[in-house]
Amino acid sequence: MELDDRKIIILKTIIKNYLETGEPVGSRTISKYSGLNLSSATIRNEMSDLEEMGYIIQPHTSAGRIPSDKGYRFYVDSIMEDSDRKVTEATELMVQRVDKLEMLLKQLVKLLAVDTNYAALISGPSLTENRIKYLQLSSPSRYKLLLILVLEGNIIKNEVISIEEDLDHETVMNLTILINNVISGLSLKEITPKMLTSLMVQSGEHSATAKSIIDAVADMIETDVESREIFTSGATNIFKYPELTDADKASKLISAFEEQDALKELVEEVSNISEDEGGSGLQVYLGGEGPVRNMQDCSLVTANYELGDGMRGVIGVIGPKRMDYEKVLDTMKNLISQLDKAYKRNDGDTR
Amino acid sequence: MELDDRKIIILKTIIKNYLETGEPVGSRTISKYSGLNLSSATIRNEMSDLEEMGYIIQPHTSAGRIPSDKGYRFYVDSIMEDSDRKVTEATELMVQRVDKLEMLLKQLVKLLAVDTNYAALISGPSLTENRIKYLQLSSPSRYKLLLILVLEGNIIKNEVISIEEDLDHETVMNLTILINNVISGLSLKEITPKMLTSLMVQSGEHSATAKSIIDAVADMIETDVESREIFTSGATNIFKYPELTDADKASKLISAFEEQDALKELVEEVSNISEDEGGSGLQVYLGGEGPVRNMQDCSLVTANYELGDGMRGVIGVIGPKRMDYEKVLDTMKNLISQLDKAYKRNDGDTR
DNA sequence: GTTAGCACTCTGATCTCTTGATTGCTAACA
DNA sequence: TGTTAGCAATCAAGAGATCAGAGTGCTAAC
Repeated sequence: MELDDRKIIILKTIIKNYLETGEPVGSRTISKYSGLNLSSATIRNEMSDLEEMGYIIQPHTSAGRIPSDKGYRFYVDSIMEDSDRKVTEATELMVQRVDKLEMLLKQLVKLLAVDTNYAALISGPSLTENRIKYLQLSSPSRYKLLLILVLEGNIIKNEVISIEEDLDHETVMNLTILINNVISGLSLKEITPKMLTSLMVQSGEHSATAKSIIDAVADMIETDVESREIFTSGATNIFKYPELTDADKASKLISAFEEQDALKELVEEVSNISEDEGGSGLQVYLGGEGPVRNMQDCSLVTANYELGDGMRGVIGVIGPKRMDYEKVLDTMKNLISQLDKAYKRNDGDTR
Repeated sequence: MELDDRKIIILKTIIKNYLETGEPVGSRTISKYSGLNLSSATIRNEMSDLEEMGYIIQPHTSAGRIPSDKGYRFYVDSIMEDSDRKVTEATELMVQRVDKLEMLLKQLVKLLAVDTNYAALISGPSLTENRIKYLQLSSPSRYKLLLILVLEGNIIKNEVISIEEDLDHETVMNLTILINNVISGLSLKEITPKMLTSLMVQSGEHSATAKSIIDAVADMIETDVESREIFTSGATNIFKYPELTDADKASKLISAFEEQDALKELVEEVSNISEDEGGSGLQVYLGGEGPVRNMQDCSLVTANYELGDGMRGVIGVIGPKRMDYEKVLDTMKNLISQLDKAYKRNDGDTR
């Protein structure tokens, strides 16, 4: 059997209707709203075909039809028009004026959640390919050392570590220079253990301290790779969709958002997948597909953003399976391009 | 009518039973489990009295009784024994080894949520009375300045600002010294505008830059006061309590946790109140009392912690009205004392 | 290929009935 | 005077029973 134009129109009508209402769609409704001018009986015949072909499902004998996963997939991949909606001005305004990266991401994720009415997440950029500008040391109190790592894009990481000896100001300065000679200009993942051991030798009597510092820097890098921060917003939006509202599902989903662990895995997985594919990397995971396996009734839409210099991150929206995919995809495309612009405007300066 | 011993025992039995089960308690149950050896008929008479006095309520004619707010209050204030439970070893272990304040707080709040099975929150310490050790400046790229503010207790704040002129290394150093002369050793709230303007005069040709720096520092302080970070955990625990599980209530509560704004107000309010009272500042807010006014079915238990040097913060637990107050109060006392110990162990060094 | 008509199915809302828990009252008892 | 047994009354919650509405599939006619 073939999927002719008429069947496609009917399928589309069913899906659109179902996305809006969440109720199974009957033949009569389609007969009225598809624009085909066919009686409900004819539609019924076609629907019977569509069901046989696996695009739609009947929850029970006397109900209308709802899209199957195959149906959704077809819709997302083939039928959906990419409308070019206007950029909401709010987005543009917002992205312009925020300069602190963390703030920017927090606001963006909130915007995304509010715009779409689903749950949104955004991962901090991966910094492993990002170069070190310099490391700054100082001693806030005896036997303590404050490390400040400045990366390209003016991203700052700091940590206080304990050391064995009590260093005077001058020694701290010297160590700073020594270490910077080795590591500045490198990307985080270019720092090798060998490099670091050679450094230890150079630092002579302070080699123990140098080792501590090196370990801490390695740790900062490690931490970044393993657990980059994830910002979320709008988890409670799921209460707007009755099919996700029962205690069990809601609790699962919101726990996932609260605990972050699951989200980290998700981000990990998504960024791996989409690196292979290149491109904008917009991805739609339906129902239990891919990273959302244990959330049967949810779908996930993801995209990658890049802030130049290899600072890549992931944006995602989680909502009910019957989410407004068009709108979500649009909003995300929009956001990414804004992010791109905003970054290019702010950066491009190196010392 | 007087609240004699027998009535108190009965009231206590009712409340304990209700806290466990969440079901109204009938006369027959009490007759069996109160240890009073009275028939249900006698208990009924007493219950009738207790109801008249306002300590208990009958949800409907043929149901048992549940505690009224007055009953809860009485229980919390008067009846409850403070049991001295043992410190769970987990707590002790955990508190020992974490050195980064943020990590510590995150772990503590999680522990609190897991231990109690309610939603927990903990505010970062207020830093306004905390002294500045020093300010460190450096220039990560042209027309940018990185400010690092080191406070007592080795708390680090950083910010990158844009400036008008392109400063060389030496100038940055000089400015650093100049500013540190003025502000180091002061607490955040001791920095006055006057002080800062005098500084601007001293900095001569770089006064514009000095002003930017000053503004940024003021901003960092401001930000801290207005919006100190709040860590939360266990918001989804509320799904364990059927009376909070309906979409409406759950959504409200979890939104509050997600958006933080409401929590900030709450922390604000609580820390004001309890400063007046002094002491451990353990507080129980029932039902709609105090800061939880729009959560009719929830109770809030709060406490203050202090890490020396005026670094004060708030811990809180939100759960159903019928929460296990004893356990929660115990856990919180415990946590506060652990926090105190841990801090004393780690600190005490100034340079 | 399309349509009208009709019997059939299933859900969900509504109603009734029953059960069980609990009370309040009264009268008897210590 | 306080305590208790007994009993009628009340109510919520659950189990069936019933009914309307929505929708389908099939058949026969156009």
